[in-house]
Amino acid sequence: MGSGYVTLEQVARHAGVSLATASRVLNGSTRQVGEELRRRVTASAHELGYLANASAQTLARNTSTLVGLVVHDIADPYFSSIASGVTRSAEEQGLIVVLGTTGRAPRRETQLLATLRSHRARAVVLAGSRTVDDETGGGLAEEITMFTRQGGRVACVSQEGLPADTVVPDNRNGAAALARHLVDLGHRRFAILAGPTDLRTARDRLDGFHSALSAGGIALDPHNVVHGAFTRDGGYESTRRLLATGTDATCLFAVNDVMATGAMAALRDAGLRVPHDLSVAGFDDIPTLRDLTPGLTTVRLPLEWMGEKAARLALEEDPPAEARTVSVAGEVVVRDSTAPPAGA
Amino acid sequence: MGSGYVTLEQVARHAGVSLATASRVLNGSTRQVGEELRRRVTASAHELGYLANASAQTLARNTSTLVGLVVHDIADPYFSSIASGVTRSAEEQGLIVVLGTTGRAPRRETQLLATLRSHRARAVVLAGSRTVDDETGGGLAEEITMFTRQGGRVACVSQEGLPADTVVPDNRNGAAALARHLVDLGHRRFAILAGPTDLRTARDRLDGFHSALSAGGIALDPHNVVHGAFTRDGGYESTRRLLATGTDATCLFAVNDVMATGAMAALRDAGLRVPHDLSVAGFDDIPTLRDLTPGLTTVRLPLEWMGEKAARLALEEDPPAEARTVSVAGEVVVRDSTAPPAGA
DNA sequence: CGGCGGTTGGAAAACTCTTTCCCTGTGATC
DNA sequence: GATCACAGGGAAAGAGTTTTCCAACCGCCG
Repeated sequence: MGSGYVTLEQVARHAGVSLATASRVLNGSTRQVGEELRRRVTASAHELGYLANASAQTLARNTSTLVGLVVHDIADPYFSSIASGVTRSAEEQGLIVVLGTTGRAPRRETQLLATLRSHRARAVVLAGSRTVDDETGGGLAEEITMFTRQGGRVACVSQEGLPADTVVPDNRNGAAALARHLVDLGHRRFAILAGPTDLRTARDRLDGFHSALSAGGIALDPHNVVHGAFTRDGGYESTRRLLATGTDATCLFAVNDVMATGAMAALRDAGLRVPHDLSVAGFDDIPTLRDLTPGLTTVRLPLEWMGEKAARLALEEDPPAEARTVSVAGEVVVRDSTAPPAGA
Repeated sequence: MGSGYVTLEQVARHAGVSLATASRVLNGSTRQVGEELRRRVTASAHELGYLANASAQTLARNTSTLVGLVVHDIADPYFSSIASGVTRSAEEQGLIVVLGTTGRAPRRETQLLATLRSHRARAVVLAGSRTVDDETGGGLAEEITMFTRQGGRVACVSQEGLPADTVVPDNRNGAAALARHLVDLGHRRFAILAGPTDLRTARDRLDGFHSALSAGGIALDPHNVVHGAFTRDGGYESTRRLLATGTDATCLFAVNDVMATGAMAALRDAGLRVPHDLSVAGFDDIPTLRDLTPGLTTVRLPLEWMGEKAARLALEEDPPAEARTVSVAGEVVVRDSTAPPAGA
């Protein structure tokens, strides 16, 4: 009632038992405590309004109830969908999630992991897709190793090649399936908003799309592949640059939905109609963007599920020694932003 | 090197100094340490790969570097925008944010606050808008009091009446300004998707809109006010119910953008054109939804800024004793989803 | 009735820091 | 040269739990 804290010792004294007994009652240890004492302790704890000091527990147990979640940008609906899945898994198990944002700075990822390690976090989910250049990670792999060596677990979403469990979308095949669909529609000349050159996810989608075209005997004009930021504004900007060059493409593939959104805006601003003048397709099937008009043809990824799955992998009871990889297939979702080309 | 942890004691021994000195060097206390020793300690720490144990520090200092953030649903772009602002503020100050989601359960809010308290969190930002019925809070106000009494600070976004700093949008005036604009366009018969009946934010927006209409001598048919969930699907569903009753409205106001999104989808599915057959307006100006077509007329709220501001209030150096309230004005943003009614 | 496995309770060590208190040495002041 | 203030260093006392280890006790078996 005063302004101080109620400690376990006070509870123990109030109940007339030892510290050990009080601890055993209030934090379900393996040891049994007799009916009578158990009752007295819980009554005292309730009466005094006891709330355990989490840091003392973490210190004594050498493990906390924290789960880390590292994303590039929580305002990006791609990441907030994943975050939603991760928090669901974590909260289901009574754990609390700490959210770190990197702003796409690889060093920050390593830094956050160290912080999480210093907090004895149980696990961490790394959701930022990584750059191709492994060395820019600033010792990410090394930091992951330290983290796991100290008893923590790590799971990644959409980042291969790290010493950790991984949930990874099948970007190549998804993009390839999309390409085949678009070719079936009659398209032959494609433009691609390919995102950053060094982003693994972006590159895989480009590659998958490209090789499906090649397999169909269709060439891709290098002038029709433009790189830019992996964001809505990046898509807008890239599209403007593309249009400035006077592209002959009949279909535009943006390697993610948020870029596709920017592209549709740029096309609209340029007076072009989708899909009449140009078909547009994206990748991810971001829930928030499903209400765009025309509806965006895209490749659906179960983002929330992926976050949930990653968290589950990292929080499993007795994990196998080997790092596992869960591959997630994408499903082509056809909506109104794509149509046969005007000439067809 | 081994699999154990490097403790401060090991660093001290390695550097040939006392624990106290090592602590002072590595954690910038008020006390000075001589040049030579300081150098030796930092060198040892670096060489051994020392990483402070955060829970031990929290226990000793009785305060942590954690900042809580409580939202209803992180996948909702309204909350992820706010979250983005909060994390920015927090990370600027070297703090880490723990994210809790309530799924709109008031009790969960209280529960999360207690957890945060047990972690000695510095501050917490409560971003879920609250229900009208104060008593369903499950002791929220009480829990806030305990939290602050223990040295933590609390700030709310969009929740008035709590004993904490508050950043609150001027929902009434924003909605009123929007109403006046729509009346000026020529509308006289309105329908409103009013959200949940017990949600303060929803009610204020409804009231503001309603009173501006009254002031203009315009009545609101109760049949044209439909309540439902504060989500995209809630908006869709409410709109379907509205259409089923055969409304005579020429303009539809949804009390937030995500509901408006659902409304536009429902209208499209019903074969109605926006704004030709019916004008639609929302509230919030969610960034992700700015690319809807037709562009949604709405009231802009600086969501990221609000999150940032709330965090800043809660993290201020020496806060005044009184709880402060920062009111944020909304700005009417006119886009293509609204137009003069067909008859005009 | 002595010994024995199995419970239940408590004392105390451990966990890793921070911070108070005390001691020493130094240069300045009278 | 004695005194003083002060700066820098260390020993040790916390901070609030968990958990190990030991003692006591109970009922049973031989």
